[in-house]
Amino acid sequence: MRFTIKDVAERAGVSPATVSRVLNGQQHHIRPETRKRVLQAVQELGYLPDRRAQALRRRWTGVVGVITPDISNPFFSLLVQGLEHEARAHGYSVLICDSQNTPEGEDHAVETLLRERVDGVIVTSVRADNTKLLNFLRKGIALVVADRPLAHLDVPTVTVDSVRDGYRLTRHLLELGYRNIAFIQGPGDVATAVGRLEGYKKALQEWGLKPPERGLEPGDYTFEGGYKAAKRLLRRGQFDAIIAANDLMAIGTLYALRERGIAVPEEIGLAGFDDIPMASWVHPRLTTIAIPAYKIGREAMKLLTYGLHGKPLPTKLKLLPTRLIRGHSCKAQSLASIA
Amino acid sequence: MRFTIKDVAERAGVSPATVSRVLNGQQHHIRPETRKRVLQAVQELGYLPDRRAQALRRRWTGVVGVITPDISNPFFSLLVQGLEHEARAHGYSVLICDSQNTPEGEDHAVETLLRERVDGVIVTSVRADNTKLLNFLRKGIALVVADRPLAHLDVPTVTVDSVRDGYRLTRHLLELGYRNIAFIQGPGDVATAVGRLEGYKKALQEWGLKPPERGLEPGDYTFEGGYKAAKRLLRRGQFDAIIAANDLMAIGTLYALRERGIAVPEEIGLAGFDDIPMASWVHPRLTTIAIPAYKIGREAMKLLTYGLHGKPLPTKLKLLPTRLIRGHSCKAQSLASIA
DNA sequence: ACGATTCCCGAGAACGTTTTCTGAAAACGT
DNA sequence: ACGTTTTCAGAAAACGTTCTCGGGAATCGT
Repeated sequence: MRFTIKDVAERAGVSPATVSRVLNGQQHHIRPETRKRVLQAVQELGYLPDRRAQALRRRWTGVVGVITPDISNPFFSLLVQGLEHEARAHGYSVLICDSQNTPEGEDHAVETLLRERVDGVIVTSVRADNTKLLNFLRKGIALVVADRPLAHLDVPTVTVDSVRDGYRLTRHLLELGYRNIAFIQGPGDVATAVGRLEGYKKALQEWGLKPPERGLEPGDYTFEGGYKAAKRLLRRGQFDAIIAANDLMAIGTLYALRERGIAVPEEIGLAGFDDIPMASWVHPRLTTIAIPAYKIGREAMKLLTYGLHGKPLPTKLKLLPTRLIRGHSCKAQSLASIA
Repeated sequence: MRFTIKDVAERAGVSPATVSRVLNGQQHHIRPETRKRVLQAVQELGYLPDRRAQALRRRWTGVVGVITPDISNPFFSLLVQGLEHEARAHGYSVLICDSQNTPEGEDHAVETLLRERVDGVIVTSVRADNTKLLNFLRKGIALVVADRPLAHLDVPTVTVDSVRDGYRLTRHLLELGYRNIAFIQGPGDVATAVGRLEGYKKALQEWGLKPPERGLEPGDYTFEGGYKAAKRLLRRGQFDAIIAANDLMAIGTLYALRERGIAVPEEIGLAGFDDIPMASWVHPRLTTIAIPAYKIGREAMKLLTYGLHGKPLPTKLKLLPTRLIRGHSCKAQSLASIA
C-alpha cells in the first residue's frame, strides 16, 4: 500500500519523468489530457511523493532546524510558534530540537540537524558561545541566532537590547521610589541574563546607588529557581523590591513572598522580564518588560530565508523594540519610606 | 565542504561498503586496522551520514511524527516532552506538527508526516474523529492516540478516564457542601471535554441535583475562553462554585472573578482539570484533577515502539491513574449555606 | 509540401546510502 | 600439504525521486 512514482506512472500510462513534471508543475509543456490522466492516477492511489527521495535528488530538504533550550517554557514556545508560522508561509517545515537546557542536548541537536541535512538553522543557545555551531556555516547551512546573542560568532542575530531593558526597568523602579532593589540573576552564561544585570547595575550607578548587600542571587530562569532564590534573599536581608531576570522566576518569587505572607506591592515591589502570558494572570499583575517572543521567532525566520535563497542579508543584528508594562506589582513609594 | 561516504572511503583507502559496515557496526568482521583507518578518516572529515539517503535505502526513517493541537499549551508541551524523552531512549527522533487547533492544520500535518515517511505517529486530535488518520494504517505506519480518544477508530490509545475524573471532582465539591455548581465546558468535539462534563452530570444526578439554570457555558480550553465564559456566567446567575473543563480556563475564570472582586474560595469555589504547573502558582492554589501529561506522552511512545517493531501490543487502551488535588480554591461550606 | 521550430514525453543517469553477492586470502582440521 | 571453513572487503544493485538529453510528432512559415 505504499505507492511510488512508478506506480502512478504505470497507472497513467506514462513515464515517471512525466509524473514528476506534472506534480512539480514547472511551466514545462504537458498535454492537458496527459496531465489529467496523471492527476487522476495520483488521486486514485493517494500518492504523496517521498520527501527524502526528493531531498536527495534536489539538493535541498525544505526543512529548517530549530534548537531551543526548552519548548515547555512559554517564552520559547511562543518564539517557536512565530518562527513556525513564518516558515510555513515560505514553504518550509520546521524540525524542533529541544536541548533541554543542557550543553549535551545542544550538541546532540546540532548533530541531528547536520545529519538531517537541513537547509538552515535557527538557534537559541544555552551557552555563551558554541563553536560547534560553526559546523553549520562550514557546510554551507544558513544560521540565524534568536533571542540570545552569541559571543565570538559573527552570525545574523535577532534579539532585544537587554542592557537597555535592564536599565529601563530598574530606572522605573527607582522613579517609583524604590531604593533597596535586589536582583535575581539568570544563568551566568546567557547573554540576555548578563545584559539585564548590567542594565540594572548601570541604572543604580546613575542614581548613585549600588546593589544592596547580599542583594544579588543566582538563578536559572525557571519558576523553581526563582522560588528558591527568593527564599535565600528573604533569609538574608531587607529589600523594598526584587527584580527577577525573567517572569518565570518573578512568579516563583511571588509564590515565595506569598508563603511568607509578604504583600506585593504593599510590602515589597516585584518585577520581571518577558511578559509571558502568565505575567498578566498572576495577582498582582506583574510589572515587566515585554519581550516580543513571537516576533523574534518570526523575524529570525525572515532573516534566515534570505540566507536560504542566497540573498544578501538586510541586516546583521536586528534589535526589536520592547515595552515597559506598568503592572500592579510595583507602586510609588511614600516619601517617608524613601527617606 | 559536504562530505559523502565516498570521500571517507577514498581517504581511508577502502570501499564505501566498508565504511558503511564500520559505521553501522554490525557484528560483521572487520580488521581492526581497517576499522581504525576508517574511523580516523570519518573523524578528520567530520563526516556524518545523510539520514535521507539512509532512510531511502533501509526501509525506515527512525522518525516518529507527533500531531499536537497546540505546543504552547503547557499541557501538551509536557506531553510532547514525555514522548520525546522516551523516543530518544529508543533511538527515534521526533517530528512535531502543531495543528494550531484547527482541522485544516491537522490535515496538513497528516500530509506532511505521510510525505516524510515517518515510521509511526502519535496524535492528539482536535476532532472527535478523523478518518484521514486511517491513511497511516493503510500505509503500514504505526499509530497511537494520546490523551483524546477517537471515535470510530480502533487504534491503541493512552489516556485517562475523563468521566471518572469529572465525577470525582464534582463529587468532591458536593461533599464540601457546594450545591450550585456551574460548569465551563471544553470544545464540544473533544473526548476529554465531553467525558468530564458527563462525569459532572452523573455526580449531580447521584446527589439528586441537576446543573443549575444557565450554569453550563461553552468554552474552548484556552485562558481567554475561560475568562470570557466566566464573565458570561457571572452576568447570568448566582453559583457557589465553578468547575472549568481544564485548568487554563479555570485560571481564566479566576482572573474574571478577581476583576469582579469576588473572593475565591470564600464567595465562590473553583476547580479545574490537568494540574498544569501554573495551577500551583496561582493564588489560591487550584483544586484540580492531576492528569499525568508527561506520562501519557511517555506511555504513548512506549506503545508505539511495539508497533514499530512489529510486536503485538500489550494493550489496546491504556488508562492512566489521576489524582485529586485538594487545593485552596474550594473549601467546606458552612451548614447554613447548604441549607 | 518541406524544412524549421516548437511541443511533448521517455530513457537513463544521478543523489548518498545499505546490502547482497561474490571472491580472495587467511585460518583451520586432519 | 590439502580441502574446507571463516574472515574480510569490493562491485554493483537497489531505494524513490528529479533532471538533462534527445528524439519523435505536431505545428509553423513560406
